[in-house]
Amino acid sequence: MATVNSYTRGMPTPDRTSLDEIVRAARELLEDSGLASLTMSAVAQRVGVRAPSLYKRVRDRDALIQLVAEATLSELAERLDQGTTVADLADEFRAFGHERPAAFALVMTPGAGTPVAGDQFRVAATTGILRVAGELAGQDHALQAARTFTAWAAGFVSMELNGAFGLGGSVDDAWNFGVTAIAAAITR
Amino acid sequence: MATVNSYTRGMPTPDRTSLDEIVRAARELLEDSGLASLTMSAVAQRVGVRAPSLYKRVRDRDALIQLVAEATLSELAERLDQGTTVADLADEFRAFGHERPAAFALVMTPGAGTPVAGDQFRVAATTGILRVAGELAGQDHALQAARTFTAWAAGFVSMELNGAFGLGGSVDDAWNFGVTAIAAAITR
DNA sequence: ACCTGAACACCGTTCAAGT
DNA sequence: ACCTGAACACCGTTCAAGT
Repeated sequence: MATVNSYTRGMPTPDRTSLDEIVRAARELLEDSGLASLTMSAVAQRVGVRAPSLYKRVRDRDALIQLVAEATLSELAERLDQGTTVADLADEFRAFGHERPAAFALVMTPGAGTPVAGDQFRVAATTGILRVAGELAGQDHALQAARTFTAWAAGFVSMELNGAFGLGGSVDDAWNFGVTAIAAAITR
Repeated sequence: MATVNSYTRGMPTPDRTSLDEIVRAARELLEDSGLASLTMSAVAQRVGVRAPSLYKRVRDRDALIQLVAEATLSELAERLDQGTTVADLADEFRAFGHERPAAFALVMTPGAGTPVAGDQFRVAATTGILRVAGELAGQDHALQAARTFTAWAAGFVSMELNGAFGLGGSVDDAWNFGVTAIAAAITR
């Protein structure tokens, strides 16, 4: 009995959760019901503790949201690192937005006051794009070309996820039109 | 006395505020301190009543935010209607984002759960772009061209406002590079 | 050392009571 | 008819007290 209930000897209670589990729960909650529903209570309930216990592992709610943003960017970076053409990158980028719309919005268009990922995570998510942009536009214009591509892709998918394409017409056609246009525009 | 304090005869109290004034206060608050600070209490204080009184004029906080979004889009539409070239539209669009960053973010990249403007307001903000896009790309590709332009411009300014261009290099140069690239790309 | 209930300062919103 | 204080159900966060 004493070996199980170790607190009977005044020893520390065994951990009932972990930072990893908390971030995972937060990411699920974000995708399932949006940033507003990502409350400390909801996260705590999901991992099986009370809200105040979370403060042993994260500084506050903003810090938790930042961890979610950084985990999201790491995943995106990994996926974009595979791409070798503009079309590859574009499709991978868009697919990610469709799979994780809330996380995508969190990292690409955080509202004012929403915490953002550290610089290194944002840089990491752009290296794949920068590589391909450099090949097409030349090293002198790599950064500008990468920014043109990223702005277009992020803008397009954000608008799409926000239902901003309400005028009819095929969104897929507009996407392919854009991919072709951007690729041509940034190719030296 | 009775003519001044009309309530002494059981008559309605004179209005102490108006919907217009409330929306104006909300827009100021949004721009001054962000969406999170746009609370019913703060708006009420700004117009000189108590929070519960606001519910006589707006259904709830979301409805008020939607009114702010719609007022913002009306103003943007008016400004874009003047433009005759891609560069005109692009610069006007970007200038608007710089002048009203919080309102710009609210309408271009509302977070999940954030109320959005009615369709007619979003359509109105695209007519100027659609007109110029049609002239350049031909009517058959007007919609796709407009979407390519809008996605790029919205994405670029959003990234800029979010400080996503941290890699160095001139942001203005990247903007001009993009304007030229997009204009060429959508010109038939 | 981790976890908890209680407490505090905030929210948005409702509603009976004032004028 | 409009406005208000009081109340309710929520938040995030702190902290003393438990184990």
